[in-house]
Amino acid sequence: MIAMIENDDLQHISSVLTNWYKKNKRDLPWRNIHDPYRIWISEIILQQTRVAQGYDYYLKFTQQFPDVQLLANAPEDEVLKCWQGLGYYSRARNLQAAAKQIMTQHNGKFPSAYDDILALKGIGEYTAAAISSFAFKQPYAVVDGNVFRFLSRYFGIDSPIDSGAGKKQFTELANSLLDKQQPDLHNQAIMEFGALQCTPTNPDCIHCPLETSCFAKEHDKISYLPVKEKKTRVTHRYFHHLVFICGEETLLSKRSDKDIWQNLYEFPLYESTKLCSFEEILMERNWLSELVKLNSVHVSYQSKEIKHVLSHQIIHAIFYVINTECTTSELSHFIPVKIEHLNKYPVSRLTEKFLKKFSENLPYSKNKYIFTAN
DNA sequence: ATCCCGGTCT
DNA sequence: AGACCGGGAT
Repeated sequence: MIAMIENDDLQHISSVLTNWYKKNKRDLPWRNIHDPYRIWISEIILQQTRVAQGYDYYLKFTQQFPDVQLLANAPEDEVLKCWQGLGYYSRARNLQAAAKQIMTQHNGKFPSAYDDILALKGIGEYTAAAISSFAFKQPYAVVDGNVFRFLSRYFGIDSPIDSGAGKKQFTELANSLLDKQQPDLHNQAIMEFGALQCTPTNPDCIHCPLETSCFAKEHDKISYLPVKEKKTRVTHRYFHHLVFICGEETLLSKRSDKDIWQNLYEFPLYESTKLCSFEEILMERNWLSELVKLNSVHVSYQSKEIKHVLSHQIIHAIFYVINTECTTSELSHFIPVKIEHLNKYPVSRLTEKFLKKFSENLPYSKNKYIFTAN
């Protein structure tokens, strides 16, 4: 049925979208620029992220890392710190890996060929099409969540957008709709239309310039389209963090591969399949019991359970603040950190949340001012 | 409290 | 196919 759409109709739709865009577009700092580096940064930030959430990060990131070389040569901790709170931290790690790729494979100049762009780490089909069209005016149609939604509703396509066949079908349709004379304008327009007009819930059909020819509107399928088939199942995890206070210092560890928050820092963690008391943790961590025997260790603060919800995991966390007189060398597999330098280390929203609560609960300590993650 | 939203990598 | 994150809407 898609094959039966006339070329004239497709051209008409594209021109309606671009006209709508010219009247309704938001003024954003990554619009009307041609520096591929900045366009790239904006597209990575906007992956899985709303404009409102990514806006300040774009400004901060491009200010701190103004070009490919400075990004490539920066310490990873600084890049992650700049990304702190934005989520999906592999985006920041891949951003830097790609910057190094550009330095070694392209002499530091952002590549312009679609295949070279696609080969960069963290850049998939969507982002390659976005950069190719925005920075180099090449005719590649973007297919992001906004485009899936608009196309599925307008043309009444119920192929699941998270299946291989569905992706292929939508990509072909998006490319047949693409205005190849002005692919940048067309791509911006169709995405902005999905973001502002054809929204996930309560789309503004009353003011929609395509209302009278929209399949979903006519057949009352707006809430049904687009179709997704995958269900995410949620696992529960129980984190017990030990916040050692040894004079001016505390201890951190760096999270490693194959788990959430890779390469971010955290307070030493005991994870188990249920929530534990401090005594239960002692039974599972001999080195800690030894410490208790040797020193006057006491728990000066215990957070309430903090529930941290991700789409695929629910983390139940308790933080134990442990004052100890031990020297940090007794806990040498952790990283000793001056409390006043804690804010240099990239941490998850969960750790940020704890630090905020903890500093608020300190009645008059000067720690109130230095126990922050920002 | 319970839903929904979204690109890339492995 | 499943993992990766945080925030917004209802």
